[in-house]
Amino acid sequence: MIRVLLAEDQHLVRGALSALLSLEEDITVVAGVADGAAAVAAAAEHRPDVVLLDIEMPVMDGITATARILSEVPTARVLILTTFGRPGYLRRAMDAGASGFVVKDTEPERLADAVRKVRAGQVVVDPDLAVASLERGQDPLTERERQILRAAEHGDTVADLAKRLCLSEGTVRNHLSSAIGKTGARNRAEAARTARENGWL
Amino acid sequence: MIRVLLAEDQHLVRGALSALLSLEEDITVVAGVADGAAAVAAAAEHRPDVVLLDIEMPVMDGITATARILSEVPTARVLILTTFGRPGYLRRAMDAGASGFVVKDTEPERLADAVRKVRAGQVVVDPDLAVASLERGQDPLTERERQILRAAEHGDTVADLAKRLCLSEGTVRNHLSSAIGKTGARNRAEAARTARENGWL
DNA sequence: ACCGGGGCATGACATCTGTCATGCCCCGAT
DNA sequence: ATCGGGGCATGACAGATGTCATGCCCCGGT
Repeated sequence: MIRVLLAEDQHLVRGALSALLSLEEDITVVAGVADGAAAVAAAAEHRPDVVLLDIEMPVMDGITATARILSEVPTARVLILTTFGRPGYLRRAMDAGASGFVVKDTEPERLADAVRKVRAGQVVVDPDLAVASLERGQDPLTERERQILRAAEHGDTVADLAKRLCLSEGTVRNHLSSAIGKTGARNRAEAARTARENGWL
Repeated sequence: MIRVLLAEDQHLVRGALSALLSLEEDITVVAGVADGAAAVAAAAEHRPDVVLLDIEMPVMDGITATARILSEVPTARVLILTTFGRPGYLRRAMDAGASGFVVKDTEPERLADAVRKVRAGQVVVDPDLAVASLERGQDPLTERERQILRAAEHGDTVADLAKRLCLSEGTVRNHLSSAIGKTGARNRAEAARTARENGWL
C-alpha cells in the first residue's frame, strides 16, 4: 500500500484528486493539506511514501516545501503536480530534490503510474518539458532583479518600488534596465512576463 | 440519475472531478471535454441535466459556451466551476443564464449538493462573491478599452498596440488614459491588473 | 594582492507615457 | 432635430521610464 500525502490549495481539486487516487487498489491518501508549511508538518507526522505537491500555494510554495520535507523525512519521495510547465519550475524542483514533475494537463491514468514509479525510486519527468528546460538555460537574473521584477508585476511605479525596497530610484531603474536587457524585453512589463513564463520568479 | 457533462481544460483535474462526482449514487458523468466549443457539441449530443463549465478554457470560454448551450439545449442547467471568484465573472455568467457559480476552493462535499440544487431549479451562488459583485459594480470600460488593456497586459508598447489594432498612437494613448482613469490606476499595468481581477477582461 | 561580480548610488540624456484640449464622424435616444 | 456617448485623430506638455557612464563598497576566487 502506497501512502500518499496531498498538498494542493484548492479544496475542491484536492478532494477530487484524492477521489481519483483512492480508486487505485494500492494507493491510500493519508492526509490532504492546503499549503506548503502544512505539508511539511503533515509529512513529519504521517511519514508518507509519496508527497504530491502543488507549486503555487500560499504560505510556502511547493519547491521550498520539497527541500524541507526531504530534509525532515528523507525516506519520502516528492512528486510535483502543477498547473504550469515552466522550465524554471522543473529545474528548481529537481534541484530541491523532487523525484518527479507532472503537469495538471496529463491523462488521469498516468497519475497513479507516476506515483508508483516515484515510489519505486524512478524519476518521472515530461520529456518535452525536460527539453524546454535545457534549451532555455537557467535563470540569468540576480536576486535583486527578481525581487524588483516581482514587485513591478503589480504595476507599481519606480518611486513605489524604491520605497518598498529601501533603495534609491536610480538603483531601481538600473536593476530594471539590467533585467530588461537579460530577458531581451523592451520594458519592465515584458521582462516580468518572460521571467514569469520561464519560472524565474 | 443526474446526467452531468464536464468541461474543464486540465485533463487530470477533469478526471479527478469525474472520479469525485462518480462517488455519488445519483450522479453520472456522461462526458468530459476540454474546451467550450466541445462542450456545446457534447451538450447537443448527450443532452445532460447539468453542465459543469470551467471559465478559463481554450477555443471558447465558459461564459460564451453557457449562452450557446442554453440556446441549443434549454432543458440543461449550467453550473460554472472556476478557479477565480472574480465579481465580473459571476455577473457575466448569470447574465448568460448560468444557474450556479462555484469556485474551486469550496469543500468537495458541496459540489454534489450544488449539482443537485441546480438540477432542482435552484440557484447556487457563494454569498460573499455575490456581495463583492454588487459592491464593485459592473464593467465601466468600453469595448476598445478592454481590447487595449488585454493587449497591454503582454507588455507591448504603444506603437505595437497601434499597429496591431490599426489605430494611431495618440488614440491608443487616449483609450489607455481613459481606462487608467476609470480603474483608478496609476499606469497601464495597474489598470490591466485591476480590470483582470474584477473579471472585466 | 588583485580582479570581477553583485549591490548601491548619482547625474545626464533620449524616449516613452499619461494627460488634456480640440475636433470630426456616427449612431441611438429624447 | 438635437444631444450625448463612443470611436478616432492630432498636437502639446509634464512627468515617468530606460540607458549609459561613472564611481564606491564588499566579498569570494586566483
